[in-house]
Amino acid sequence: MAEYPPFAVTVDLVVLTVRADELAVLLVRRGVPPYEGAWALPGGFVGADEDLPDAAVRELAEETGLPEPAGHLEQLGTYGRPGRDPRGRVVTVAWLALLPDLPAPVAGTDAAAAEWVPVAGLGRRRLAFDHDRILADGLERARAKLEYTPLATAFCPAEFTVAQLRTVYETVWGTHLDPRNFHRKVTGTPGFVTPVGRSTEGDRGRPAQLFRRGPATLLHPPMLRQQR
Amino acid sequence: MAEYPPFAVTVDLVVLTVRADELAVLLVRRGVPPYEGAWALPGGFVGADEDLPDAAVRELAEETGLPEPAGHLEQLGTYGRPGRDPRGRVVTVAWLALLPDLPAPVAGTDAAAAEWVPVAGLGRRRLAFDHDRILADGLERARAKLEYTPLATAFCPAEFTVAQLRTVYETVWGTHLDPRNFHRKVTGTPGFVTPVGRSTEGDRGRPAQLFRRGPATLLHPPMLRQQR
DNA sequence: CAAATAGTGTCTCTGAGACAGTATGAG
DNA sequence: CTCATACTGTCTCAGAGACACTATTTG
Repeated sequence: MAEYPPFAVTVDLVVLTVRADELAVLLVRRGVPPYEGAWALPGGFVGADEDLPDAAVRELAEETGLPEPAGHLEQLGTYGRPGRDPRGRVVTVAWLALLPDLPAPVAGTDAAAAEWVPVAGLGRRRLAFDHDRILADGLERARAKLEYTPLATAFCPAEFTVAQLRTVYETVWGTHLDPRNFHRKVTGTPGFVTPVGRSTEGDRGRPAQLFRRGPATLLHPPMLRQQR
Repeated sequence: MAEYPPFAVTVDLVVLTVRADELAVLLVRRGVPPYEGAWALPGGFVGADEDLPDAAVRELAEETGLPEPAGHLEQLGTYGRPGRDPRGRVVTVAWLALLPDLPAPVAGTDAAAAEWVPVAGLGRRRLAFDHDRILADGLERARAKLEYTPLATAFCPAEFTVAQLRTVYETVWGTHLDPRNFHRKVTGTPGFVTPVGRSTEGDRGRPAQLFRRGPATLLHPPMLRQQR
């Protein structure tokens, strides 16, 4: 192995949630160089004998403070441009996590702070390394996957109403969906959601049925993004 | 950097083409240990100062013998399970390439032979490392992407007929599509294909119009896989 | 009661699939 | 001419979008 160039390998996480009707990403303020003081995606080095998904799960647990992530985690892509990290040749495997709204995040070992930042308000705030690019790729992936998978349920608690699920779509896509057609579509797509049998109580208006995520992994037909 | 575990980083390629009405993958027979003599995906180590896409393009050119790949190349995923390579801790970034039918491939530096192998005939032939898994992921990605992108054109030469394009879909999906509805769909989807203005000559039957790949990157509405 | 939210019914239009029919070449 | 392939027209049915209407709660 000595004849091959040595790399360091990290994992970085694009952790998204929907809170207060806004799509938010988990960012940390770096407490150590390089880019000390800058905002970045949470992440860290992969252990010498650690598999890549395990490293992603470990970092996610460290940053959110939760042992068991209830949402969804998938590989997003790998970024390894020479010079992307001033410390040397570092290749990072980026992951996309979709979580229901959680308690306040916990600062990890190398982070001075961690917080949920609304994506809409990011504006021109620049992130460390090439994390702007990684975040953009993660957002695009998340928006696209809501169309043809039931992943919107990953943003919801275990039991949710159709209106909650609709809010997720509207928030992530930034569109408005007709509540009546949405209801018919969601309840009519086989395996998307399964009724729990109970309803909400105490809210204004008619109580809503509670649902859990269904067994489907792909939506046929897909949810449509464009209100043509 | 000394405090972080050192990795080697490779690229591996799932190169697919359609030839003789079969979906085929480019495999090499390994000429050096480990797995000497076994079939594997083409690939190799990333250079010390080389970007990941550049490494993929370089390996593709080395294996196919062609300087400019006319098809499509995208990142597929990264695989880094400890123990996947007996030489040490090796993380591989896998790429998916879709190419038109090419002249016979050329054996690369570390390969004793390279050839197109029909995917249907692979059966239980086991590949080196975790390349079975990578190949399966690549096939699934390719099949899925034909639905909602114009990538089927990457399997065709620069100018092609609607029937050639239909053969690509039928070969990759293993289904039969109605030629008349397919024609209407392809020519009616904006940006999928653009007419060249010329026709084929010398074949049996009525000459067919020639088309080039159109400007669209996403198909709205998508091609449908299931003949329900 | 009014207001608010949940859920249903129904109409129209688009597009997929089935398939008859027409166009244009080779032999 | 026949045969083969390219292409067009038309019918039917499923599903998306628009939106009127009914149902069930709180205040």
